[in-house]
Amino acid sequence: MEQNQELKKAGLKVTLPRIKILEILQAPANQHISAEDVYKILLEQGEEIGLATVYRVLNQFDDAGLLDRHHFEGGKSVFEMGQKKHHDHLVCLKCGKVIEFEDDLIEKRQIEVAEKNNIKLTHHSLYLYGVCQPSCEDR
Amino acid sequence: MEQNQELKKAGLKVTLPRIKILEILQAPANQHISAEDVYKILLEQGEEIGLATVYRVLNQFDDAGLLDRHHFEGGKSVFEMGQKKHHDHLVCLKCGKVIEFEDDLIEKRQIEVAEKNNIKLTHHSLYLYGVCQPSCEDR
DNA sequence: AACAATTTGAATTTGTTTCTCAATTACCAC
DNA sequence: GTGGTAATTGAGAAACAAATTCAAATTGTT
Repeated sequence: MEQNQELKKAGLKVTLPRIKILEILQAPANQHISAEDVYKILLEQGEEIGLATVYRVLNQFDDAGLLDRHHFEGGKSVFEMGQKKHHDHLVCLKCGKVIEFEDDLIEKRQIEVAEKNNIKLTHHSLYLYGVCQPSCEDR
Repeated sequence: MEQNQELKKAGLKVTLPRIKILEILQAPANQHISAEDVYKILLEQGEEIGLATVYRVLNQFDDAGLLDRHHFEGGKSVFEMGQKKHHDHLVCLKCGKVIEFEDDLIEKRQIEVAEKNNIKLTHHSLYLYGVCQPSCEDR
């Protein structure tokens, strides 16, 4: 059980809700998923797990550093497993597609800006919003 | 009446709530203010303007392009009169101080990233979070 | 198996923002 | 100015995401 180790390492007891939610978050199709969507998938799977538990577990995973939380424009928090290297996001406003990117130049520049203003940078949030070029453009 | 012109130009009727809210937003002390805070100031001024109206008017101003709306980490929307040139924000997580900055290099780079990913960029949000260097650091 | 501590589900609560609707008000034509 | 029409308002209710409460169930450990 791959999942059990992750949970234990995070100091969390291994329970069915946590395993199921972890599995859902790890599925490649479920990058960038909301709490509500996690809950819907659990329902589809026939699991009797309450929405409150989903929120609770996602917060615990966040506290434990297992995932990243994003606030895309227009609404709810979106979660993503945080194993990967730091990156930012491009979001299509029409189809909702999310593209990850990293740009060292932007990162470096941010640090310089913070220094110049006497702020010790802890983190940042950068979202680029637009419209998919061929697909969503004319719809 | 300076305000009246702005409202009319935006296609909005000139009403007391809108004038009062516009005045509040224009005060130098009230850069980066939340709807709730606007409402509180109105109460202090003895104006009988409902919270719903505050939210409505702020949305109308936003639609009209009179102001910018920000979503700083941890909660409510924050509004700022948008006469100025585009800029992004540094936020101190301890004292809540907000510093505006602009960086052409970052701006240019964002456009390039979007192009590379076939997205027509409409706008972006960039917030740098940290701690004020001498003042808030040790508290 | 038994125990203490943690976790859960359901319902309730919070906090922000939006909606509804009757009463009021602004603006245009006369 | 006066009147009519459409926009605007305030108050309360509703919507929505998210957090909290608490008794009952489950975990990991003796």
